[in-house]
Order: sequence, then structure tokens, then C-alpha cells
Amino acid sequence: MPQTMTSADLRVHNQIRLLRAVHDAAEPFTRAEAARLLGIGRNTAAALVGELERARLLHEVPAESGARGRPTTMLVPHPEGPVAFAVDFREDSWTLASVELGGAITELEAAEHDRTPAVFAAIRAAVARHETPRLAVLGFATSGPIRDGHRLHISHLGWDEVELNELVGDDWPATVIDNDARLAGLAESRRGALRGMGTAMHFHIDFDIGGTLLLDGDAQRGAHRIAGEFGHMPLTGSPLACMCGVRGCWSLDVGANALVRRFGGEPGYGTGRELAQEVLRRAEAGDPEAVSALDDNAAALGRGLGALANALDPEAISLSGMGVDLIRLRRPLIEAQCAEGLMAFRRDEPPTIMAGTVGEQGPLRGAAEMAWDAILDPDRLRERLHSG
Amino acid sequence: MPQTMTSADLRVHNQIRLLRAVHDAAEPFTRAEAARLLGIGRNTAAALVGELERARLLHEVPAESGARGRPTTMLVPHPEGPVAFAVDFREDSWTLASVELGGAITELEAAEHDRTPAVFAAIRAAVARHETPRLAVLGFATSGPIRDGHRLHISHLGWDEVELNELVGDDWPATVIDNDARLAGLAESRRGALRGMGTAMHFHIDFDIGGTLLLDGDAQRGAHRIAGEFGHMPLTGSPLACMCGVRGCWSLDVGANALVRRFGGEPGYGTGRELAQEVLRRAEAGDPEAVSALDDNAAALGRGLGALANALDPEAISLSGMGVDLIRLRRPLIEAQCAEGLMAFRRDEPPTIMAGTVGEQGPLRGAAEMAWDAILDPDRLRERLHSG
DNA sequence: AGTTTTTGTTCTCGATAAGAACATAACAAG
DNA sequence: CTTGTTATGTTCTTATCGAGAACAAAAACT
Repeated sequence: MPQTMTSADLRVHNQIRLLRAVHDAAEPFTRAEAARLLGIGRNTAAALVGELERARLLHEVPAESGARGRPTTMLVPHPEGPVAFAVDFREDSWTLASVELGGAITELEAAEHDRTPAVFAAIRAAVARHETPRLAVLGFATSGPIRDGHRLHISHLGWDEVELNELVGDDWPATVIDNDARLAGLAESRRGALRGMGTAMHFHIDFDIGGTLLLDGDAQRGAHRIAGEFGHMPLTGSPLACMCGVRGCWSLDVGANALVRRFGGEPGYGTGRELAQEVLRRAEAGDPEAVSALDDNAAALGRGLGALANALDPEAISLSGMGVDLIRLRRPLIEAQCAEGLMAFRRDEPPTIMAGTVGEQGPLRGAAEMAWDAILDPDRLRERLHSG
Repeated sequence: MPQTMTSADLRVHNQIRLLRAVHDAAEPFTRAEAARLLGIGRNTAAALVGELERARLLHEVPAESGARGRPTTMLVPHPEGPVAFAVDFREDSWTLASVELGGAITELEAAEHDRTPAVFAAIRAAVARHETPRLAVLGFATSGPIRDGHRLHISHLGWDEVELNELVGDDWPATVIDNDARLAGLAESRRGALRGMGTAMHFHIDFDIGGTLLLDGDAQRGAHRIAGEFGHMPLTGSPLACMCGVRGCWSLDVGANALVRRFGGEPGYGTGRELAQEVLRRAEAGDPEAVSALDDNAAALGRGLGALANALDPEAISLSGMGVDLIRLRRPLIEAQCAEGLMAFRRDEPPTIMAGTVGEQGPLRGAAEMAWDAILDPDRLRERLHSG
């Protein structure tokens, strides 16, 4: 029982419903349409919008009138309203972007980095270069699990429980951080292939597999915020020991690491990724050993997805990273192996497996969604409404 | 955006908060305590309770005064208020009970059955024998997955997609049906070992393993309402083919079926369960082969739990059915194997593994919770408040 | 130019919860 | 036995919210 529910809370609640409708809509809509959408009267809509306009959250612009009736206004994000910054922090580069209500995104800066935690200072400096009073919340996507929201662990970079509270300190704007695979899934769930689904899953396949379970548009985090290591379940019977400390992980058979290992490459970041891409190209060209490696990879992917579908029953599964290549090149094999892993009675209704539509921008857009979730929080909104 | 949020909805919302507080509380509390708990004024609490009293949902009884201050009243379920009926339908027997607000349970009837769908008529007759105007919703727990909420599949009974809409027809009271393993988990989450946890899991181990992911006190159902078949993921490397149509299922190594197979018994319900219990007894007595079988079973359980914890990051995992015996007899082995399956960086914070505290009543109590969730639905409550 | 259609605006109304002031009924202290 | 203390119940006022009806306004259609 957190807080009471009073008339003022009611107003904030309905204003958030309105803002979220604007944020989530594919096309902008008018104030009258908003009233119908939310099931409120036109007078109430006018009052809600009026306050939000004064708080610089919404802006009304004259709608070009094509139909009959008195002219109305479109509800658009306020030009001086809050924005979210989003950072996609990768193993060798980062991107900073600004995202408005509604999802319009502007890339601000991008750079490579030296794989030491010093990069956080560089990112902070970039944020400072672009900082504006409009910046409300910064969403930060990084690879690797983040325990309890502040202890970052990226084994590939040799980062062992890096303390984020020391790197992202009080001089940062309000910041929310999460895992890239989870945020990519969140982006698909909010603005991509999984939009509107009650139960879905997303997997990002890079060197290994990370993913997330998406329920009603929310990415599940787990008790210590480190849910999503689906790649470290023994789903395909591998006998090998995994870098994570477990034997037989799914990720040993799916993803770039599996390809690289097969061709004797180094499982590092620079050359490893190139080699994996090279294998995919050779497989497309028909090289028998590359074809075999690709087939094994795709088959293992499908087998694992079937197993997970038995347990979690997603409506659809979207893929990003190398998963996009796998589904493009070997969809029938993946689906056949998925069916093989599905309990017989489920095979007539298998989960849809598809490439994500947000693509490479997944972590960035997911970070923005996470930041906007924080901006559209009742307490924060109440404060903003009453201060201005 | 389903419904609007008006002042009347606010009242219902707060009344539901109050009713749920009463329902979930371990000990009854007074009206003044309720006001503090919900963060509302005493006057508001009086108004809310007054309406709920008139609607026969709450009842105020004088509290024995031990302390100073003006005497107050305890909030208890109304003696003429709605009740939920709960049915636990097992493979050879069923139980019918009545459950009040707050969880007080009264067993009404129990019987064996002949394993044909005709048993539904017998259960309906039992419900009729005990039916009262107080009956609001019937919660029904059955083993086996129920696709889309109405197609029941129990392979052990030879029931292949039995159409529940034909068996539970218009002559039934309002009925909600779900899977027994999921409802056992719901019971643990609401009234048992998992109470108050944000992310937890429950597994019921019988002939095989069924389970559920519990998030904020809610059991996840999946897109087709058939989530939870964790036992049919290949987590332990078994080479065998499973009855479900997949190869290598976890359930081939954990549960009564694994014990029965090892000792050459029939994997049927009557003798199979007895044989499994016999093996457990012999293992306790020190019989080497039984000990080995029990060890294998427990080790496979732990190994699978570790894998699942990597993916879903539960705070705790509770067990029912044969899982209670396994945790009692082989906790160290289970925990060691779980740690082996956990990614190295998680091993210092493993999920708590424990026996459920609701025990055999899990499905029944879970069915009651599900039914009460339906009773405490805003629409239903609004109707009840305005009709009386 | 008049009609139709859609939306904006204004006003009233009922309901909600907050808050303050006061009443009440127990226990405790003298 | 009387008086004070304390926690709670009760009453009344007030601000706010959304609903709803009536009316005004502005476009397109006829």
C-alpha cells in the first residue's frame, strides 16, 4: 500500500494517460480524438491539455482541416518540453542521442573508446557539451549484467563488478541504467515488432545470447536486476565449459563465439566479430564448412527457442544482432528446430519468430523508453506541474 | 487505454485497496489502523467501511480494548458476504472448499473419481449441494495445461484438448480455471513462502515438473495461458524421448517418473506414485540403489534450478509435491548443483531454495486466491456496491 | 446563403478526499 | 471517585475533479 489516492492523484493519473498516449501513438492526434481515446469529455481534455501546455509538456498546433467541423489542434510534444538523453554504450564505441516525447530521436554524438572505465568521463563530457535545461533523465544502455542496478560486470572487457555509483556520480543528470539486451527488447516491445503483445521475448545475439521476457510492454528485470541470461542455460547439450563458469551453455552453440571457435579464431571483440561476419558471407556463397557452421548455429538457436517457449509461452520472439542474419538465412531450419523443441500439443501454435524492426538502434531506443518511463512517473510529473 | 478514471472509480479503487488489505493481512486490524495503513483520514475510512458494510463485504466488530483511547472496531469479513468456492481437481480425486475474505477456508466435500470427464458433472453436483447466495466465484485448479483458458490437456489421463466450455457450462457459477502448479505457486506467493517477493518461482514436482514465474504476487500465464512447462526444457542432458514429444526434458531426470523408470515400474498414477514413495523410504533407510536414484534426482533438480535462475533471477524458489521430500532429504546436494549451474558471478547471491509452506493445499488455496481476485475486480465491486 | 457537422467553451452538479474542530469512551493517576 | 490523558469516532467545511448539458464557433457541404 504505497500512497493514497486522492483527487489530485486522479488528475495526474489522467494526465499521464494522455502523455503516454501521445508518446506511444504512431501518428499524432487531435485534442478531440484524445478525449475519445481516453474516454473523457472534451471539456476535461481541454483542462488536462491546458495544464500540460503550461507545464511545457504538450503543445497544441492548429490542425489542417480536411473534414467538416470546427477546426481543432494536434497534440505534439512541447518545443521547450523535457527531453530524454539516451546512451548506447558498446564494447568499443558509444552513441549519445536526445529523444523527445513521442520518440523523435536526434543523434548528438558518437565515438570510439579505449575499453577502460575512463570512458564514462568522456560520455559525461559529451552530455555536458549538449546539456540543456530540457534534459530531464538520461537513459544508459550497456552490455553486461548490472547487479542491483549499480554493479556492472562485463567479462569480455575484464570489468568485474565495476561500481557504477562511482562512475556515474552526483554530477550526472538523473540517470537510469540497464542492460543492452533488455533495452533492445524493451524497444521492440514499445516501438517494434513486439508492440502490443502481452507476453513476448527478445534475444540479442552477438558473441553470446542475452534476452528478456516482455510482459505487457515491460522488460522483466528479476530480483537482482540481472535476469535475462538465457544464453547461459544448457539448452543444446554442449559439453564445453563456458566463460561464465557453467558447463554446456546455449551460447556455446549460438552466436559469434560458436562460429569463431569452430574456425579457430580468437574470441575477442575486434577480429572475432569480423571473422563471424566472414563466416556468414562464406556460407551465403556456399562454402560447405561455413554452411555447416551456420546450420549448426541456426539449429541450436531454434532448439533453444522451442525449449524456452515451453516454459514461458511467448506470443512472439524477436531477434537482434546476429539473430537478424540467422533468421534471414535460415528461417526454415530455425522454425523446424523450434518445433522439435516444442511440446507436441503446442506445435500448431508456435511462437512467431522474427527479426526485430528497431534494429541496431534497439539499445539506444530502449534506453530512451526507460528514461521516458522515469519522466512520466507520477511523482515527477506532479512536481513539474506544480512548480512551473 | 481501457476505461476512464473518474471520482467514482477513485472510491472503488480505494475500497479495493481496503478489501485487499483485509484479505492479505496476517492478523485482523482496526478501522483506525486501516486508515493509517492506507494513508487516508479516519473520516474517509469510516465512509469507505460504511459502504462496504452495507454492501455486506466488511463487518465491524467491537475490538477488545487493551490500550487507552476510544474503543474501535476490528474489520472482519462480513458473515453474509461473498465467498469463493475452490476446487482442487486431481487425477484421481477432488476437493471442494469455501473460502472467505481473508482466506479462512472450509472444506465442503471431497471424493475420488473415475478419470473420465464425467467427473465435472459430479463436481457440479457437489457445488449445487453446498451452493449458497454467498457464492460469488468458483476457482478451479486442475493438472495439465489449459490452452487459452478452455482447452484442457492431461496426457496422463488421456485427455487431449478436452473442451472445458462444454464441461463447465452456463449452469455453473462464475468460474475461473487454471493449472494446479501455477495456482500452487500463486498460493505460495500470496500466503506462503514467497509472500512479498517481486520475482520468485515455484515448482510442483509430481510425476514431472510444472511451475510458474511469480512477479509481484501474480502468476504469469503466457500468451496462450500455457506458460510454466519448465519441466520440458532440456536442462540436464537426458538422451531420452519424453511423453510430451520432445527429447531430453528436465522432467525425465526429476520427479516420480524418473524414479519409477529406474526401478522398472509403470509410470501410471496409482502404483507409480506408491513406488516413488517407496524409493524415497528406502533411500532414507540407506538402500544404496535408492540412495543413488534419490541423489540423481536431487542433483538434476538443482542443476535445472541454477539454469533457470540465470535466466529469470528469482529471489527465491519454493517447491511442492515431491520437491518437499527432495529438499528435506538432499538440500546440500540440490544447492551445490544449483550453484554449479549458476553463472560464477551470481554464486554469492544464489536464490533461496525452500519447501513451500502452503503444502498440499497449494492448488486449492491458489484457486481461492484466483477467485477472490475476480471478486475484487473493480467492475464487479462497483456493481455490487450500487445494487445493494 | 443556409445547413450540417464537429469541436471548443461555459456553467452546473454530484462525488471524492482532506482537514479542522469537536465529541466520545476507554484507561490512568491522583 | 474525580480528573486528566489518549486514541478514535463524528461532523462540517472546503478544494478539486470529472460528467453532462447547453451553447457558441468554425469549417465543409448543399
